[in-house]
Amino acid sequence: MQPINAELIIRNPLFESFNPEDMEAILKCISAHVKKYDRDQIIFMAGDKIESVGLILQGSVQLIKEDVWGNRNIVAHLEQGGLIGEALVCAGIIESPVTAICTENTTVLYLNFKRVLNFCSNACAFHSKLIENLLKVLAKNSLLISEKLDIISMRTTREKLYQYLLTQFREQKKNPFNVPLNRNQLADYLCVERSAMSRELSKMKAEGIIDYKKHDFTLLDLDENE
Amino acid sequence: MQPINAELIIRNPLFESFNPEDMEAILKCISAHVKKYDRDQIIFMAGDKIESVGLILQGSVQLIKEDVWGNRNIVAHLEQGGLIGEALVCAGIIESPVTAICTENTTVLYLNFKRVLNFCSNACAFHSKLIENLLKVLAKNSLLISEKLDIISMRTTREKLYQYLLTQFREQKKNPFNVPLNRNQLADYLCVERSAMSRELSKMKAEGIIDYKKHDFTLLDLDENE
DNA sequence: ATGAATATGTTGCAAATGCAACTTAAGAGG
DNA sequence: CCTCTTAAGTTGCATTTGCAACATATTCAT
Repeated sequence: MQPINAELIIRNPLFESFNPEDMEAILKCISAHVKKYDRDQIIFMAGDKIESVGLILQGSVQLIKEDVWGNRNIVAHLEQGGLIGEALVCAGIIESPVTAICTENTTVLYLNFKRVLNFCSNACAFHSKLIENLLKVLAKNSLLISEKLDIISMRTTREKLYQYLLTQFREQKKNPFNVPLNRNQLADYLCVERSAMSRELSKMKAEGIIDYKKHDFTLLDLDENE
Repeated sequence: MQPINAELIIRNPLFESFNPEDMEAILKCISAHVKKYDRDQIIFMAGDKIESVGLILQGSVQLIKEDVWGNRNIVAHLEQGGLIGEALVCAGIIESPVTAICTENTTVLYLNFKRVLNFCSNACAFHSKLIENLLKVLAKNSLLISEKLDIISMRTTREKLYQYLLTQFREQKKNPFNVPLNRNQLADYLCVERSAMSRELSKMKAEGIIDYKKHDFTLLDLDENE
């Protein structure tokens, strides 16, 4: 087993209000172990069995889905601190509906929560606290999903783009901000056609609504109250 | 306080594996109380403060959102047994991002989970079990949201319709099945224009892909393995 | 530096969609 | 039974989008 950087882990909301000195015992209790992946490597495919929750220690992972027509839908783009499969494991769903793929070299910490969830919560003093934290994480995540829902519920490509950029701006709290997806991925995330999106981006730039260069975007028409 | 039909409540996953005879104490502990609403009555508006979780005892509720352009987005259509605001309360979010409106005469049981979530879990013997159940409910719900995500991620109106109908069919497990939304609401749910949707429905009927009359829909091209 | 691979932008065209206005059907209430 | 209201379907037209093919720019390995 590789040594685990406890510093990074304890900052995760999952382990909020845990004692640093207890972490070793906790991690052992949930059979924590680290695994490294290369860029473009697939962590698991849609349909694979999911047994443990993954916590991204380093790198980034995308959850994607492809429909019968071959359209690729990027369900989520997760970065350091992000959790993989927590809803599935908690809901007791075995087969993953999504494929998880690394978009860069990535380190994942696997946590086996089955024991925490299925056996008596008092078996280990940390269990009940862990479950409470898990509850909060799940609740926040379900609100995060509805953020994506807000974006792709927009009717036009322009509205989707704008909503996406606004969300990024609000999360990063700075105006020239960074878009972690390339154009192709952004189109897949927004569920639109890449070239149509590119056309719309150009138009919005021409109209002075936004500016961008590569991955750096600027919103030019923000109210002063934003 | 109105008398509460404990039969209906105990069947909810939230109270799974609770003793019927304990229910009275539990409900008291979480200040359970019933409220009735008329058809079209608004339970709360987007921006209102949410303090407790609502369990639909009877009737149906829609969660809707309207954007700056006035487009209405039906985020969810909840029926008997559905929960309102559970993710918000668990995540500690106060202001609701959605408006909740009754689509028929509706009875809601309000549960004050703040005590369960914020104070010591051992204060009441039921707390930890309740939190565990809550965990499962949240996890399942977050998977339900991604079901809607699957639907509106489809690129065309036809694909969205088909995906929606397939989902309904799978849930109801019968082939002429019932669509709980009227055409206007369905269009809002799918985030498309009503008349365009109507046009597409007609085409799909003409092509022998589906059949429908009012709220009864039939999928005509199912594989035998569905 | 060079060439290949990949990412991004552009554009014509056909198809899909939104919008508006209208027709038809269904349901509610007297 | 009739009338009013609401829901659903239809259609022409302008706009948007997807698709395909291509042009340009960037990145990366050698």
